[in-house]
Amino acid sequence: MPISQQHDHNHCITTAMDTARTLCEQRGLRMTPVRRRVLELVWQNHKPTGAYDLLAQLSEEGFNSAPPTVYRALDFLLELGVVHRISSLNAFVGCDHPGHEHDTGFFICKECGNATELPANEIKKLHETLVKKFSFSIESSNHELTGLCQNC
Amino acid sequence: MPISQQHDHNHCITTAMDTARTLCEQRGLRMTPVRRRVLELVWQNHKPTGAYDLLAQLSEEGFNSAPPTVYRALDFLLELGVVHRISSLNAFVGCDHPGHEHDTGFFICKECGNATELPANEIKKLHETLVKKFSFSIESSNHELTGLCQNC
DNA sequence: CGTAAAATTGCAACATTATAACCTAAGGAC
DNA sequence: GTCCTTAGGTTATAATGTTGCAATTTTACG
Repeated sequence: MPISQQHDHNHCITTAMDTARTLCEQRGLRMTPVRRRVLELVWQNHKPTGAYDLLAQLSEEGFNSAPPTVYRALDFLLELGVVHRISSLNAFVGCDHPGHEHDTGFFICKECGNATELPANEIKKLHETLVKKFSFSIESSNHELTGLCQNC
Repeated sequence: MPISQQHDHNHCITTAMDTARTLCEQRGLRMTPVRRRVLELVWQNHKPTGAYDLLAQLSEEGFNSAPPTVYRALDFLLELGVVHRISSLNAFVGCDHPGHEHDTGFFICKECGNATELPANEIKKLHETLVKKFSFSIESSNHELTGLCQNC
């Protein structure tokens, strides 16, 4: 599911926010104003965003602007599974399909910067292949591919 | 090729150093004392090591101890392909099979900390599968799996 | 050789990313 | 309401990584 140039991004946002709200309700967790706003900011687009960028935006909007604020919100959202961390970029991006598994797999276009999530079943297949060949028990995994996307 | 508990690690080191020397000769690059020592330190074991850890060790041995020293050496070794960066750990580890391709794939044991390199052909197969399904041109990739290794 | 160009290193400062510690405030259960 | 738990505010600091420039070493070449 590559990100087309003129997809309805408002739909991405509302879906993401709805899902997050539902997950919170299910687990008895609180979607507070800072958390909600950080999630919205992460979902502004499909480009991974740095914590300090988010912090600057929060600050402009009158939120508290100290690092722990945004890191705590991000930790919460990561734990909830609605955000992923791209460690090669030190940046964060919204999760397409939360609530299922927590492996991180992205294709990151070096031209437009968009990060497209890899399908969970491909990652699962890779795991199965590797487990068969090597005696490792895989607990989590993180895959970051870079190159050019369809549009670029 | 999991790392057995009593493998001949001296062999790992000498092989790595020899390979690096050869690659330098082939490409007309210089294996200077700092670079050589950083590579040896990275190869002390199979656990990814942080830049500042390396720096502290260099410092104890009388080398210059400012950050650029170690980062420059690491950049050189990364470029040469004899070291990989594990971005989820902000750490560096020696490369098993330099000179071929530069994708990074590791299995990292959360118990013993050893990082075992994934075989290049598995990564290539994953690329092929993904390219077939999605229209991305993959330029480089980075795969970091965590869990328990055979010994742990 | 001897000199000029290129590569490497030394050094100081700084930038970016992330966490610790401690306290206050808000929300929910009873 | 009171207590307890969770969340947020605040300050400081840790950990990781970079820039810019001067000094030195190495190499190339006449």
